[in-house]
Amino acid sequence: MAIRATTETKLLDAADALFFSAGIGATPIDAVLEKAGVSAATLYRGYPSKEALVAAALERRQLAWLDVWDAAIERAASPRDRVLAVFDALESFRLRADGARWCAFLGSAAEYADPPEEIARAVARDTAALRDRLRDLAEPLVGSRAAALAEELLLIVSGDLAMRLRGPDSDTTVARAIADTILQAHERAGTADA
Amino acid sequence: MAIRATTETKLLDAADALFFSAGIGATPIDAVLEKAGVSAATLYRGYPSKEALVAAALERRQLAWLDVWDAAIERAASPRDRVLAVFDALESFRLRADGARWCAFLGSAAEYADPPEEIARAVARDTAALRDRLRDLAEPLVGSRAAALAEELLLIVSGDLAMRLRGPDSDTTVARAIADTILQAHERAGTADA
DNA sequence: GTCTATAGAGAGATAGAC
DNA sequence: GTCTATCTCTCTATAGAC
Repeated sequence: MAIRATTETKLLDAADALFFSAGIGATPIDAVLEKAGVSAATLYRGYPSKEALVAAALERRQLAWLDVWDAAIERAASPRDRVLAVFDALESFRLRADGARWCAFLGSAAEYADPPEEIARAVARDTAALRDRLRDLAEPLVGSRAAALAEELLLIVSGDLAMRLRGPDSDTTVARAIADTILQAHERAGTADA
Repeated sequence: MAIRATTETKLLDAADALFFSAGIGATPIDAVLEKAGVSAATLYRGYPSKEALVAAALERRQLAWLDVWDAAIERAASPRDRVLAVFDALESFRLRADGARWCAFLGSAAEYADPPEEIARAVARDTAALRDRLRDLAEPLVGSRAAALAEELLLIVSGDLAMRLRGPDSDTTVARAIADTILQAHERAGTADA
């Protein structure tokens, strides 16, 4: 990577702020360069293409998201709250200064009918992380039903994110209510199994 | 509208197929023209801009969606199944030849940080139709809880659609399972109220 | 009512100087 | 390691002929 670390940070900051709020296709690379205060030649020394910059911004963003999620999990008192912590994390992450308009990962997936390899990988990683972590968090609570519960929670999380496209005044209240209900149902059913 | 009806149909067919699968930004107007077998001058005689064509395609698509949904509701035997019919309709609509990659309305909302008036209206209409109809369908089943249930179902529907971005092998099974559970919960709670 | 041809703007990426 | 300047391509929309 023939590019200075401080320059790279400036590029990724600008890329993150513009691509995931205004949209990738809607953001010319020039806008990123101007916001970062970096020239085109420098960008293309570090990244082979616009898509590579998008992928790098997605990777950095996922690390940040997992940190926020981890912190929310640590604040949770019970196994049940640890499962629901994903909604606290969603709320925190949305309120950050660099919060995307809805979801950087789903948004990137939506922009490409046939996504560039690197971007497809970043989105797949996000999905896998959500799925796997939700399953691990659910396991102490509902045992063998953890995978099924995780799949349902993944859909609810994605639904909460998608709802941000339908109106600006959406928080996690509705998603949390649904999650609460299905959690109860799985807990009950798990007890019945045993 | 100084444009022939058959020509307009060809334009809207092409617009629908390309915009809502490949993406609006990713589809040059030339691609629509070529697929429709229509020239640029003709398009711009009927529509003032690309966005106007998008909006017209969205409007036509919503009528088609509501027809499919209506048919699914009519096939349903019980008030409960009438609520759940939205998932049958989602499945039918997805399997149509001109099915979008995920959702034409959410996809259009996602592509614009600040959407053109006409497109914002079309998306808002889709959201309102979903919300209002779900509430009306829920009312016979859960009475005063209908609005709350409808809001939850709207999130689940949106989540089902968003999940199509995370992987190609998604059907409505998970969404239906969640809906089934929250429906039961609201029915029980409604009985407890009375 | 529809076409061909093109204007004019803006995009992504590169060459060569410092 | 970064910059200025620019090349080349593609896009939306329009002018004028038939």
